[in-house]
Amino acid sequence: MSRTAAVPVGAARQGSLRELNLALVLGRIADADRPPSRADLAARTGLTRATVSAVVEDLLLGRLVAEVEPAPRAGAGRPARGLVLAGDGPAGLGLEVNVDYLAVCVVDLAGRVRHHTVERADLRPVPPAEALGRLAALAAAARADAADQGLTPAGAALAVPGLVDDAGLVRLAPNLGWRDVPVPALLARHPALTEHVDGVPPLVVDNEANLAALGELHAGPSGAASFLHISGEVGIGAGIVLDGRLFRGVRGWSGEIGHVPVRPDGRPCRCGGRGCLERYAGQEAVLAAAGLAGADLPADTAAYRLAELARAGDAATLAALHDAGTALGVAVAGVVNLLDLDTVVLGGGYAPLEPWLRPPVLAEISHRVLTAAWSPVTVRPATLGTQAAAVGAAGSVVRRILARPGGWLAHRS
Amino acid sequence: MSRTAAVPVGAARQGSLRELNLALVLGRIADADRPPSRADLAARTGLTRATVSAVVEDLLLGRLVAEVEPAPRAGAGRPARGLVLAGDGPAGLGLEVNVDYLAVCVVDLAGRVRHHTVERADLRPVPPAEALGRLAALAAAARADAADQGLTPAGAALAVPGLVDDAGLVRLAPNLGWRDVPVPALLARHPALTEHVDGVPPLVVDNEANLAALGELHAGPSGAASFLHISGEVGIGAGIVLDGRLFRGVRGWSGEIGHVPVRPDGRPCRCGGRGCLERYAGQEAVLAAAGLAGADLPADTAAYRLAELARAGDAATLAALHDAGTALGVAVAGVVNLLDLDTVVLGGGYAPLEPWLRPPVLAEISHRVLTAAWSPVTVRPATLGTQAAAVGAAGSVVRRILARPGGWLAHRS
DNA sequence: GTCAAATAATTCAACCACTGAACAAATAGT
DNA sequence: ACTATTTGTTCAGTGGTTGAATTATTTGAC
Repeated sequence: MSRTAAVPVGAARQGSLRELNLALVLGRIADADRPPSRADLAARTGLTRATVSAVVEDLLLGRLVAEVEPAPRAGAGRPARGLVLAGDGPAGLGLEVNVDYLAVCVVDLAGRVRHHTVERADLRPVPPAEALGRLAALAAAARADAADQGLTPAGAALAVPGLVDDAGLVRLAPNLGWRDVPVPALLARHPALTEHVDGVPPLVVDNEANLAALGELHAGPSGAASFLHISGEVGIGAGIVLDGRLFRGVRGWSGEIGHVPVRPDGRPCRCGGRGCLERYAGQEAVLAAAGLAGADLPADTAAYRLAELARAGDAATLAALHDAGTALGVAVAGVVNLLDLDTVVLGGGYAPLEPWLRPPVLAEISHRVLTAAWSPVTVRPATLGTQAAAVGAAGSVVRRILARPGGWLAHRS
Repeated sequence: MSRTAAVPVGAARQGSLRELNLALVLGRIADADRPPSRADLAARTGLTRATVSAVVEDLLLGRLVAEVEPAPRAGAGRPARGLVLAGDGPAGLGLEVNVDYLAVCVVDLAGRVRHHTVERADLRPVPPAEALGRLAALAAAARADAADQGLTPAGAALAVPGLVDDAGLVRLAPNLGWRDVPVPALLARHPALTEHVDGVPPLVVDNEANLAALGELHAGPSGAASFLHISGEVGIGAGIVLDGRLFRGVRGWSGEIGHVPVRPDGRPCRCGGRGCLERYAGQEAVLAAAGLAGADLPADTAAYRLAELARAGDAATLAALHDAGTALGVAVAGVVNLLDLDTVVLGGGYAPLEPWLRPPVLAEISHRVLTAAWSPVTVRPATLGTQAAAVGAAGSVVRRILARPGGWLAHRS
């Protein structure tokens, strides 16, 4: 988990200045919609052209950026040399363990997915050590593929559908049946996940919903940098992104929206409370209400089955989705009132169901959110599919390098 | 509203280095439990003693810190000269308009309240311009008093029980009867609130609950730097403090916990929704349930009256408080599940009622919060009294100077 | 009473990184 | 070919940190 602020609150030594400016320039290159020239960067950052040149020199040497052919420009003057994020520099390795699949992917600095593997398997009966072993094998293959493409894997992040510790201990992953699983220790034997690069931890473990939100952050339309991302799976998790940064809570356990009460005296929940959202908008509840209780569908196809039925006009399914959307809307309205967010993303299993969920969610928001009159809340489906968490995990590694390029550069000198 | 991050994401020029270290050293002086020496600061910040000396020199010249007699120390060696925040430097002016009082206070760099005035008056029938005029008169007196004590008022913050714009426009303050009141424009004629100091805006307007949370942040026990502060007044507002920083939401309208649904099909609320927390734990609801519906008590004495009755064992009051606490607990459980906070502070009118509210709130939390088993949630009363918002407002000005001393120093050179 | 040990704070040359201005490079238009 | 224009680099100047040496001020031992 990223405990580091954008700027460490330590001593500002001389080198900090360069480190700050490396991150600044690199960030502008990443954000730009077309390859900027050094002069563009100088104008946009406020640095002098001389400084930008020196900084870019470092970035080029460290293979973080590359020069491209200048975009033909009207008017006189020496043609600019465009700068882009390197396609052959460091890359992030993203891993995911979920109820019925393992996934691994590699994302480069520019956010492109350069490798992607999914292995379907019911992992509930598999012991954690074995599941992680299989994952490590996939990771080794992914590293090799990345290396073939000229990329240097610089760190990995693992998404787990459960509560994760600072140290990577999985305290509880109910749907997977895991409890107190020391993931880093179990993966320590696998070299694919322990190679260390300065400035980037070899492996971080985090909640699936958190990483899916991060995936959405840099896959989704840029601009909306504050949103609530809801992953509707067997359980319901949420990732909260504020100003382009994931909010993790005091211990990293934020986002348990599935247990927000929506009917305080309602159905009992396995968490011990009553009337939790999960009991009204979780997969089991929706399937039961739609009359598919015994179907025992794999978790990630259930949503598509529901969407099919809804498209066909099945009354029970439509009613079930309406009720789930209303429950979701009640919880979301509370969140929006509390946090003042302007965008809600329906992700995971909710994404294909968005056409039927959005109207009741919006209805609840518009009734219940005090400030909805001044500025409306957008509800939209996630742009990434089921692999949002793995891609988000890989992206989190990449983001870390972009945010603090100093470590990577020091490592390569 | 503080839009600026701790470190602006602009170009890191040469001067930025000094600015960063000024803030770093000043922060350590502020946090220390006893006056640190330059050598202590060097050890704690990682800077060299030479740099610390130079930085401290600047701070002394700018009247931000002062030297004090060394604390007698065992062992040999030249005695250290202790450094403390100056008691005669800049100060923050805190203002509050509420339903039945106006308040003004002055807080110095060390957080001490150096001036404090409250003017009781029912402000609902008073036009905003007149209310603000009276406030400005109090502010002028406070400035004069501060100047007599050697302080330089360096900026002001105003707390309002309502939704405030980035520009200081009060969009809606329902209990005060304000709507679209352009506070800065109305106060522009009053010199006490428009004198400008570099790096500190002359007047910021913010929500009362937000500023009360900030007040609690630096009055409360240090260490708990992430908490939810709930101001139970006529309405119910919350301030969310994360890692020592107030979280304001996308538009600065976070904290509307009063309209979080706790009984989705319950009592209609004036916000247009149903079953909002305010209808179950707001002052009116509690007074009605306790049988004091018509009493028409001033808002800030209602809580004390209820506490009296509860202490005397009045059955209706005890039941009313239990029910309010349960509703509050439902809402708070949702918030804690979502944000993973470990501390909840009962402030405003809830503070004196804490003995009766805490048990039901804790009961709901322990039932409903998934992670409560691993790490308990603390529920405690606010340490600041009814003046939390005014003190917090003044404190926010001071914090801004401490966080970016560069502006103040430039202004004084 | 004097001297050694210890700790605090300052001084100073060296160095790092940014600035501003001058200059070299490369193109379009006339 | 020549000028205008824009890009990118070079270089002396400067602000700020570093590290080591120096000065300052105390305690404790002989």
